Amino acid sequence: MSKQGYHHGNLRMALMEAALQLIKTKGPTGFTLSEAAKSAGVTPAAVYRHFAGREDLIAECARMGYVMFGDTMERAWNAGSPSSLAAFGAVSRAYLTFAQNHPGHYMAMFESGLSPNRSPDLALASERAQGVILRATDAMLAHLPAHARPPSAMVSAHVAAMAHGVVELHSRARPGAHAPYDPEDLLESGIGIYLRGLGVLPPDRLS
Amino acid sequence: MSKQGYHHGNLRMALMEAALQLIKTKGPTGFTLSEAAKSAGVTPAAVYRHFAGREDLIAECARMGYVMFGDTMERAWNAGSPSSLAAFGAVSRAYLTFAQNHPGHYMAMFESGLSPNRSPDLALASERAQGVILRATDAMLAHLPAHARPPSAMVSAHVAAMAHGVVELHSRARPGAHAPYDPEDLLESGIGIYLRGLGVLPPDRLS
DNA sequence: TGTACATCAGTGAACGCGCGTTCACTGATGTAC
DNA sequence: TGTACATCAGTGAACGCGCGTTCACTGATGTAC
Repeated sequence: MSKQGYHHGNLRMALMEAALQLIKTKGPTGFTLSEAAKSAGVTPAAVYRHFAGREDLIAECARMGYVMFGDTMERAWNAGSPSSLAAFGAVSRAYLTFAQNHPGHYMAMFESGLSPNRSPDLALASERAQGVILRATDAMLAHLPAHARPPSAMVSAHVAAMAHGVVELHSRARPGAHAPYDPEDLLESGIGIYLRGLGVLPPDRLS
Repeated sequence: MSKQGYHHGNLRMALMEAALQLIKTKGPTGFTLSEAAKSAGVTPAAVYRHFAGREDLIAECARMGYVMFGDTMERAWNAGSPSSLAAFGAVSRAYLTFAQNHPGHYMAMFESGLSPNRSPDLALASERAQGVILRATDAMLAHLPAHARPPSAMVSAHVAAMAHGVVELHSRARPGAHAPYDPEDLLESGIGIYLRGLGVLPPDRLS
């Protein structure tokens, strides 16, 4: 990848990829703009042609992440087929898979400390991703009789919290951390028990 | 607090308090050793009398945090009285309360990116805190018939994941983030539904 | 196809700054008598 | 109570370094003719 190859547009992506790699290995605040530039084979000054600064670079990674995250879960949801329950399970699995496949994006989104309201674009992408989970939850809950149906937003928040918790506590390469649980199994069983509590799954069957 | 006041021991704590404040406002990797020193009213060089470096300072904050965290939950557990179920609920509430009352410690523990296995002391404190949750879970599950009783470690991991997720997604001051849910209510209702799924709470009652 | 030119992405030198870390030192504290 | 002394916590100057940001520049790219 020669330097002149960056002419006309591809440096932007190259810088984001460099940043994502650095976020993954050193954390969202653990690297400098100069490091990202060097890692992309370019002078620090070149970064300013594409981003306002280090934070802006990370925010763009986060925005891109939210878009991909939303897409991934939307695809998993698959318009609620074959059943809203099965589709909901697919969404929750897609959540974890995304965090594992795109740790740089995930960390930029949830561990960088920057607010989704930083820019309208970022807020929009974030809300859209949240919206996918919310819709999947809503469709699943529609089966319940109205008097036993908790607010979708609350259930959606519960599920996102458990998924996020599993990612943070059991899906990171932290050497020798906590319990030796497989994150997929942990999330699947946790959501299963929770859904039984909602009355969406029969109480007798152990997942 | 005059400079000579630090002679003989209190600088160590003053530096940790400065670090905790900086972690709270700028994140575990968002400040420098010099900043912490200055914030404690002392020369950067003085830090080396008490800590090996910046990471060591943060690790000590984390260790102290785990000890306090364990103590807090142990107290909430209160040897399982008045009932193991009520005590379990108290532990889960104590989890969230701790994260809110001691954000610097909590972030040093869970968001600094350093492994609990960094030092034996840190690992011990971490395991002990985990142990409190595990024991509370175990006691609560003892009521269930053996054939319907999932492993305590798994349930404990589910509960910790949801608690951690609620802290990260709903208990931070991120301006205008996600849903307008009260973190306490969210965790209480989430755990409630989960416990109903376990069969520990009756299925008919909505918490 | 070839040439002349406009564009603008990336360069590289420069700047002032704060960083982590070292070191010989100093002066407040605690203690022996 | 007072004095002489040992200890050692914190100082401040020094170092080399990489940072973010600016700026005039250059040379590859794309296009008009």
